[in-house]
Amino acid sequence: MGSDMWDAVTPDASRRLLRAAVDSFGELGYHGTSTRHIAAGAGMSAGALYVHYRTKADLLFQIALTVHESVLAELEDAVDGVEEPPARVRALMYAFACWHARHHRAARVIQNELGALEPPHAARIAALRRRVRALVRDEVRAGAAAGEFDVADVEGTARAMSSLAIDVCRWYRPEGARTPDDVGALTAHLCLRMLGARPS
Amino acid sequence: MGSDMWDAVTPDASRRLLRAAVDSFGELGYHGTSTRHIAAGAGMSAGALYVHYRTKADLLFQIALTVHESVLAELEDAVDGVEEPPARVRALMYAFACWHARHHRAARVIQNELGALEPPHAARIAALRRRVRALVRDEVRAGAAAGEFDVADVEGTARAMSSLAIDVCRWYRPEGARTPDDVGALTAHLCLRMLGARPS
DNA sequence: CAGTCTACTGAGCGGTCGCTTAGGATCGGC
DNA sequence: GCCGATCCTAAGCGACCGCTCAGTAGACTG
Repeated sequence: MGSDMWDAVTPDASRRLLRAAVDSFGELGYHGTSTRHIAAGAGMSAGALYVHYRTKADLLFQIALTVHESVLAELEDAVDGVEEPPARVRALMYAFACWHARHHRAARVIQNELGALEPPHAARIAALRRRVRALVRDEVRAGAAAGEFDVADVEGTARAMSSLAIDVCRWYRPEGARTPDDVGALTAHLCLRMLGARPS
Repeated sequence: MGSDMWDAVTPDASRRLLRAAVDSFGELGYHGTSTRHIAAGAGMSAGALYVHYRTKADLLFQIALTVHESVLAELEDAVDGVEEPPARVRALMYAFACWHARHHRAARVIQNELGALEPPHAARIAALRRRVRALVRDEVRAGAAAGEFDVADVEGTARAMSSLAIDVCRWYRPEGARTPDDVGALTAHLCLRMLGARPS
């Protein structure tokens, strides 16, 4: 239950620093967060951070890398073994939106602070993001080619679907009435309607 | 053509500072931007900023206020005089998404840096944002009540529609192939599909 | 028990931050 | 020609930034 994508990080101090950094970057932004604040959040003094991470920028990069790999793995897993295009789109968009609700803090960091990455880091992250977008676009294209969807603008519609799922992290609040499951199901339903899929 | 929402700001120096601040906040974030950088962007020395704005936070607030009032006015204007629910939704969502494409830099500032507003400022902005969300929700509700739309979850669907239009500012790039007009039209079309409106 | 290694603390370096202030340039009104 | 008002520059204040480093506590090795 309490498991999340940071569990695999060792040693313990590195993991606590990552979690503290995600919390602080999410609340105050990358530039608004001091390394002292992160270290304090992880229960250690300011200098100890540099035992585990070379720089503050490196810490942000590790977060971005882990988060993007996590979402990519989740999406690839979601469609695995599913056959029909509408079912694949439903599974994909459910997983996409649900992930962004469950991990809304981490997701917010990587959406808002992408610009804070240094160019070499940004390039690696951009490549991962292209793979995520391609996942969605390929599903739309395949379903349209199979005659299951009625889509005039594949590129634009796929972009809108990704946008809808990603933007969940901007407005989602866990104290609200909706569960991540609710959000995922509604998003998947709305995406199938966008695609003109036959009601199932 | 070159007209935008800052044209009405006087004197000239205040307007140049606002524009420079929007550019810089958009690129580097609020906390990543120094008052010296803003002042330099407006062609003056660091101290001159404080002749026109009390603090850096006040500058952000003026931006947020102007931007939110601009979008609210545009949306209210868009549906004015339009009668049928589907046509009203199309006009509303076209204007909403189109605005976020045309003013993507300013919109990005107010989406990403809302958390940097001080509590009294944040409260005033939050009230404006609620009015924008209500505009969309009311259109969905009215159309559903009139039997024009097929919506199981009014609140959630309206949220998704706002989300789709707002998120345009995150990914839109003017050097890309799509014009703000294209984006607005596609967004409106997809929203009508989400609502289960009869194809027109 | 001496020696070594790792994780950490606390002090502090150089630099930049938001903001203030003293004073200069330019103006219209008298 | 002098006045006050307005807008600005240059200098600088105290605070805080990312990051470094000498020193230490504790665990492991022989």
